[in-house]
Amino acid sequence: MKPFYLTTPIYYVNDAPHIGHAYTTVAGDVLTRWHRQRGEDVFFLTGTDEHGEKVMRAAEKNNVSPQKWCDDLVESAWKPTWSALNIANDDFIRTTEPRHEERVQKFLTGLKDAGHIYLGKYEGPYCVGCEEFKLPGDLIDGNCTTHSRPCEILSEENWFFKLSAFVPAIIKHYEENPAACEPASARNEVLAFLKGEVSDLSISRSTFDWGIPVPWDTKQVIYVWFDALLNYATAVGLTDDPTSEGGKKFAKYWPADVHLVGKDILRFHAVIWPAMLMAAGLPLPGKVFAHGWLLVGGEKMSKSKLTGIAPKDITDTFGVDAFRYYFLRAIPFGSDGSFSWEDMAARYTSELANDFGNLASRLIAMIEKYCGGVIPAVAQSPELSEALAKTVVEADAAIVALDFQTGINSIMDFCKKVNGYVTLTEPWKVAKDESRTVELNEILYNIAEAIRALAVLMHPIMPATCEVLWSSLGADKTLGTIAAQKISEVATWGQLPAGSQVVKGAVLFPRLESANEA
RNA sequence: GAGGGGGUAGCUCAGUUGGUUAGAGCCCCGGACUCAUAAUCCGGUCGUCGUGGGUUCGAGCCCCACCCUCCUCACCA
Repeated sequence: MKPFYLTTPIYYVNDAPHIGHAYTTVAGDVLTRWHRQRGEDVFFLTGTDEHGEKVMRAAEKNNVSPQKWCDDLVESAWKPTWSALNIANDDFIRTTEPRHEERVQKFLTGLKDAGHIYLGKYEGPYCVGCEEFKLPGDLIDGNCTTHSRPCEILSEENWFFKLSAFVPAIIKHYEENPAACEPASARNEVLAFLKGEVSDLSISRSTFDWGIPVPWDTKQVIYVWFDALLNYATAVGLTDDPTSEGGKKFAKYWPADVHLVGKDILRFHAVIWPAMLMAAGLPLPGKVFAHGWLLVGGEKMSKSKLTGIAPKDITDTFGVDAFRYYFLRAIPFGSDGSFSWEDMAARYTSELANDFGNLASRLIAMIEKYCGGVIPAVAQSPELSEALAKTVVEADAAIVALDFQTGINSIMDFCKKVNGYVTLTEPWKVAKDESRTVELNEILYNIAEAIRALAVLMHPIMPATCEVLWSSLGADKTLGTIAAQKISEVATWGQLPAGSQVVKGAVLFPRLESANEA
């Protein structure tokens, strides 16, 4: 079976990451962790996009070289953010790395040799003050908005990619494979665009030099998007000799199963990227999934405006796992969703502290109090085990389809059901009657077993917390690591062995101090 | 401007091919319980379903008009 290969966008390093970037990356991490627990071989790629005019300008502003600017930001901001969020990526690619640049050049040369690249003229409004080409949308009455003076229509010689030649094939691809671009609203927009007029793409720039040189015309650099998109393939060995290590890796992992993207960059991934691959005769990715925006106060988070919230602002209060949980639980993954501190606090308290964390606390306390801290004999509750089986089927189907909300929902429904079981069976009352010890033990075993399953199911979403819960059940000593637990087997009842030593630890999700009311 | 979503309880949202008293979670109120992070469980209050017309025996779901809001309309990561 082909390994499951998922990518996030490579993020543009003109600033530090905000929660919008983290949203995408966490989603990718949860999905790949889930696939790993299904027993699949997984490759999870993220990275940074470091070429282009904006990075160059940002570096100039700070009086450093573009390369140093990128190095600093990657090491001080991007990588630390991902490790703080417990992101388990298998690779981190930077577009300034030789492994990327060399392969991009080889790929481009290949396209040229195959006749897909030609020399053409790019013509557009050019502002002498800015020394750059403008987009029609950037102009007001033909004037540059920064210099308030008319632009000249200039043209420069650029290398063009015959994008238009692939349009019919791409349309056919999406019509025959609806799953290749999701959600449906995104696919419709892409198809609407494709059925309009699509012209060829200028893939080189000569007005600045921070980029990968066009191999046969080194006065020009490769257009940043053309460069950036290729990261998904260069990271796994694109263009390497099939017998080499890189070539074997490419054969093993390509094509990617899922490209996760924000809807702002959908078109690059759903139109340009497949055309590039078709031109090279390579298989297309299984799915491009465009998720929605995180809205803050009704407006979209912006990297250029200062509405960006750093993940740390949230994790300092709620913790990393609550951060990972919240966005996937609260927002349907293809839709926009508003972030608010109030909603986050409400969900944290109700769902994580009260429903999930407290369930663990009540079980551990009772096992300690009534069973001497040891898991009692294996028993089975048909009610709970059947509910669990149903939960696993639902959650697995939903999460594999990137419907995180439905998946987490069904897991949390099961959690609520277990709380109901505890209240209904009233083990604290049964414990007062010495003739009912067997019944008491059965009840407590069933709760423990249900929580064992909850820990496994929640592990991809909240790894650190679930590992703590796992070891407090004593399961690490008897069942192995939580990461090794298979989704396909999690519903098999009776796995937690009798005699496991339960350890009471810190509360999983401490109640929030009511200090931050304002 | 053109095309496409959406406007349903205080909040976030579900609502199949039109059909009896419009649902869920959260919040709030009441009860039960005490193993637990004053947590849990049960019950309850709350809605002119954006506005105005129309079709129909019957419309949140269909049609028309209008208002509001979000998105797309290419090379801006």
